Amino acid sequence: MHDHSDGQADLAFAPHDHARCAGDVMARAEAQMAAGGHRLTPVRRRTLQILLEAHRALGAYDVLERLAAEGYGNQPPVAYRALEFLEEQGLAHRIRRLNAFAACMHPGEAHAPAFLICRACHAVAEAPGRAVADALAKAARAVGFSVERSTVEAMGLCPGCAGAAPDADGARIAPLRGLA
Amino acid sequence: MHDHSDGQADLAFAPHDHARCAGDVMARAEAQMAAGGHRLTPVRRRTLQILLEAHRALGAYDVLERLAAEGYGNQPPVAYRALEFLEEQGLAHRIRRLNAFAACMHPGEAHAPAFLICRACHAVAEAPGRAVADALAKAARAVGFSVERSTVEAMGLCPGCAGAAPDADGARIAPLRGLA
DNA sequence: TGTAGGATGTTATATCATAACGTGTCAAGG
DNA sequence: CCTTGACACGTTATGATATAACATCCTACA
Repeated sequence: MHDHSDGQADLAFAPHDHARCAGDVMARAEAQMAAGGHRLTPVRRRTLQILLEAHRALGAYDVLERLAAEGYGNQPPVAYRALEFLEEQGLAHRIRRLNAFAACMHPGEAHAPAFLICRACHAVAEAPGRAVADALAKAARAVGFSVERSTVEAMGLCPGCAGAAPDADGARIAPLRGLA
Repeated sequence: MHDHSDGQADLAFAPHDHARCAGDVMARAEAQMAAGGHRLTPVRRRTLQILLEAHRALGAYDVLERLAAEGYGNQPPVAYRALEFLEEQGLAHRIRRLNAFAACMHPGEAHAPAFLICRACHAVAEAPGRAVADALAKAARAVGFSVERSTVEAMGLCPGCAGAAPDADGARIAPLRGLA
């Protein structure tokens, strides 16, 4: 359980050019750091790259394992600190349902993302969540609550798995890919 | 940290009659069990009561402690199983941000609740989340994803704390209560 | 009464996360 | 230069959350 290493769960349901999107994100991250007076240190940079390369949600210990294999520290705080930093900077997101982290695919653009998690193939997609965030803010305002940060995560079936697996729970090992 | 036992965090920001709302919920829970062919066994019933009495989010180990003190099993699975059952039946909700559980205040009514969590006093309120769920479903549908369950949680300041604590992070020990 | 399913209880362990402290690095100010 | 302060990194140790696996018991019902 809590298996973050099975399957090739993609961050987007549609196929696309990994190298390019990762490159874009890294470039924006570098720029954002320079602008904000923060430091994208080796560990932090590598952590972000790891998330981008995996291109799916990774547990902190998965990240740690990769960092350790490359000579960085091999104790949990190393990974947690880097991930926490990236999250604060809006360069990564925490997927609470999975106890995992994923690179943000749209850094810089202010956004309150909604995550779509496929229960069959474990893919995680970052959906535009502004409408959701707006609705949430409105509902909160109605009771006098002011929202600062929000977590929106949906469990369900991605387009690829919906066709083949109407099962009760994640029996598929499954392809993925299929949405246009 | 992970402190679920400090403060008097209420499930609703407005004051109300605990005993009555808890009674209502228990009654509806009983009815729902009878109707659905499920069993509200002693452990399950007591677990629900514990959540209702606490009237705030409790960690599984908090629940376990109370169960154990009353002669039920004192090992984690006892609490987790009861909580899992209650959640499946829509009688309780899991608050992922807090690694905690709270009794559902509106069992029976189909609802995809949104939770409002005050970072100052740790109160948790269950807000009507249909609009939010609708927006989420729509955003998901746009990419071919079908939502089965969703988690919507907002971090922020409740009305009571908003007035007194514009601080960066939960410095307050604070009253609560205040919204009309 | 016997048996099948499900609920409970237990042991043991897995998994996720952070507190606390020491060391190194680097840049600003003396 | 060289000190000092901030911050990142690394480590040890522990805490907190959660589940696997199996034994026991109860209950409904054939």
